[in-house]
Amino acid sequence: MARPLSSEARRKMLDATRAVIADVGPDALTIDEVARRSGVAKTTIYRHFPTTSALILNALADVPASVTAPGTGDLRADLRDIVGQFIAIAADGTVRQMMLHALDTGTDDPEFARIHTELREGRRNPIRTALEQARSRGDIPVGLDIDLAATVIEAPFIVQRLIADLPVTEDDIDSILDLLLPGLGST
Amino acid sequence: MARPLSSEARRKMLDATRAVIADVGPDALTIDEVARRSGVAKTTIYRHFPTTSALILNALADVPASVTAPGTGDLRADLRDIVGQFIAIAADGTVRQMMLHALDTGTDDPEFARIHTELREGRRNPIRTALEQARSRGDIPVGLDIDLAATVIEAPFIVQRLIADLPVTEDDIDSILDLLLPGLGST
DNA sequence: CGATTTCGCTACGAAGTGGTAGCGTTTTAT
DNA sequence: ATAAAACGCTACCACTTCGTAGCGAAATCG
Repeated sequence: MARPLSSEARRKMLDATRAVIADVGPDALTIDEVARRSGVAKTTIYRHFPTTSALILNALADVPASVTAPGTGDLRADLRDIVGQFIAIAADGTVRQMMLHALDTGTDDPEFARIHTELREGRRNPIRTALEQARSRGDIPVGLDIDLAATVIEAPFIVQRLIADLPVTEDDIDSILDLLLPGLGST
Repeated sequence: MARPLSSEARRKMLDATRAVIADVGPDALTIDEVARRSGVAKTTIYRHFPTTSALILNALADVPASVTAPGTGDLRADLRDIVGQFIAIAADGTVRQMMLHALDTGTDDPEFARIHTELREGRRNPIRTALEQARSRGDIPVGLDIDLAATVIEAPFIVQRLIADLPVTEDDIDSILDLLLPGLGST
């Protein structure tokens, strides 16, 4: 990871990577094409990223992953806000493609593991925080498994967007939360 | 799809495809390697499957997708049975790899769309049936959105297995159903 | 302003892979 | 038994793509 901090070339490369992915998909991406589009020399790309997987992985890690914790006093409002932010990010088809490609190719790559858990925690942490706050307020039972609840909450949206490739509307968020919240023992 | 019905070669090819995937992954799969392992000539493979994607796709479609509808009188028991069957199928790592690869490469392939919805319906139909039976019995409210409920039910397991790459135990099934069933208005 | 780093450019090698032609051999229909 | 379909085999070509060498230009640092 020899990354010169003041590198404008890095930004150009990652942007061009996303552009190429949007056009031909992650599998058909080649270094030459990224070089052509970005105006960055092929050798420079290799100086930054040893392999194409690293390039795509870093383009994925480049998307904003963290969301602002809402902290209204209401669990439902908090979750709707959090999910809404992620849906907005994942609405970009390129993000979906990069994630799928990373999942497909990254099983044993250590750098993939790092970025994968980073994204995963970025999703789950705000949900966990909202749940813990609700627990402090007594809105959900003390015995509730926070981790499991976070999984159950995030899962429908991930499946809808990533697997089924369907858009998720604001109404979808409400409907799904309607189904889930009673199971958490919420008010 | 000129497929000779009585072809033993077809079986050999698909088996070898899975074997190769298990070894090197779907991306590194080559026709030559499948030919070598299966003992089937390379030309024969091309006669059956025009491209490597088609080969992998058919290997994926070859896994048993349908499950037996249980039809006990209890929604929870039905769901546990259904989910258990799918978990057993998805426990094979090769199945996971093929699914991810298909998702990664198949956005615009029409044959992918067919197999994708086929698998999807194979998962959702038994769940829907169980829900409809429960509704007939009056165990869940009439106004419940069956499709949405099916999504919410299948999603945690898909995420756990496909995205997080974690095994799903029998206890996990129970815990997740514990969280979900009250939301469906179940008894 | 000198020194170091970063970047651009042009080729080039090399290897793998896809995909096919042509022809002989085996199996399956009927 | 005879026609037809399916399979095996051996090359072979074309093409893409990776990855690097080598050297000069430009920016940045101190």
